[in-house]
Amino acid sequence: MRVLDPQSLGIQDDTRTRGSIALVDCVSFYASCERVFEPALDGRPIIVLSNNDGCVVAASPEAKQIDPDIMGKPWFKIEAWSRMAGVVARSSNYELYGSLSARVMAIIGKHSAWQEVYSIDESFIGLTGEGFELIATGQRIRSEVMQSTGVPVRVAIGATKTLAKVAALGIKRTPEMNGVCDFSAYTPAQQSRILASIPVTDLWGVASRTGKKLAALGIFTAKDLRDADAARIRKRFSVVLARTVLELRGIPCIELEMQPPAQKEQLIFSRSFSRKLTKPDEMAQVTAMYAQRVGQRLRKQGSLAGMMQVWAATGWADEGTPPHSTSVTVRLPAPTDDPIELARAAAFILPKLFPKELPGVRYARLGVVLNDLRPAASTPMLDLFSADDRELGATLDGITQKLGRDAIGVGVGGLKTPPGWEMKRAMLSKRATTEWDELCEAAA
DNA sequence: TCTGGGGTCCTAGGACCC
DNA sequence: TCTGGGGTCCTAGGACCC
Repeated sequence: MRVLDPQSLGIQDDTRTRGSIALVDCVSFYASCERVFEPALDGRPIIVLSNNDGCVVAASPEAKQIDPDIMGKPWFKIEAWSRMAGVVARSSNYELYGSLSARVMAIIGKHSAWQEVYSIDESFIGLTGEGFELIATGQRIRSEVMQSTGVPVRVAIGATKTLAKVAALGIKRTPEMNGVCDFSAYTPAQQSRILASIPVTDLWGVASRTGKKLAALGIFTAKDLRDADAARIRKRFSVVLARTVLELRGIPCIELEMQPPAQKEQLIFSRSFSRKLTKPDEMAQVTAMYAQRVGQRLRKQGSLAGMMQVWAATGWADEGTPPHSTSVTVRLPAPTDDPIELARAAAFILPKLFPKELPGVRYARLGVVLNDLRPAASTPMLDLFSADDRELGATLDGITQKLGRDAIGVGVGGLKTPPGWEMKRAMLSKRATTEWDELCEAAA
């Protein structure tokens, strides 16, 4: 995210910064998506589980009412009572969420010349107008998105992104707002009261670590932070937190990013294992498989990678032994998206990562990271020594797309997924928007 | 050959977000 | 307080250059 430096903030001559910023975010997005094609779920408590049906990553308001702390809880711990309480659980269905997100974002975008799609379920847009006009626009956006997609959204408005986020907190706390709130509509005294009621760690960009340090300085609420000395905050913390201070005062420091998220700057494929791994050959196979998967993502986005990193970590306090993690990064001989080159790099890293015979360390997770990415087209083929095998990646990707991920691969990465490794998605809904076979059937 | 100052590039790690 | 996977930005410090 590109950001303005507070020092350069003296004069606002960009008309955009004089308008308002609205944060449009979906209510319990994944849970709402599950409802879109299964109306019988309306009004019922729904939760959506992470990969491997591990823990709760989304919960409908009804589910949060039953257990306000349900987010993040491991499924195996809550399965029994969930079923008894009538909570409906679903495995995450990212194909469905991705396609619904695109529709929602397109509708939101029609209401403004400036839109930043911030995440799968959140978008910032620029709005002009004031007072009741803004509220009316917000309500119009809500009803249009609901009508064309079935997904409920909130519209939170403020002079800056940070204040729009504050308005979003207000909507969540106050049902009477009916899904729309404009922070600027309050008087200065009211604004101060509202900010004084918000713990500083509820703010966008302030988490528990920073919260503890702020508490030591006597800064506990959003109002305390707004009224703190920005220069001192910058010195003691960072430019990031100093920007938050100014944003709370209504001075925009965090730009609206209009460009659609271009290519990723970094790609990661990481997974926890279903059991702890201790043997070098197991680690070698995992590394090769993950390198292959991250390579597929690389080619899909049309990039070349300049660096590869492999890291591995134990659980946090794995049976008494302290948590341990290790990581090795190498620069690739030349930027590449070639599966053989990537497999070679992974194989090169491996002995450096585990120099000895994994002395009693029980690894729980491993990740392969590609860095220093650039568009494939911009890099001329200069490496005289590389064979003419540029088509290999495309060929492999074509085969895996038709026949499945395990159909073919390079080296040990080409082995079939061993039993017990497949991702668990026991409660998967239909991919109703992206697969012909899984279309919704409407009763006549 | 250890003595000043300044700059850039790279990497590791912290912190945060959804 | 540690529950899963995938990201971004910023800072400090080391290597290296003139």
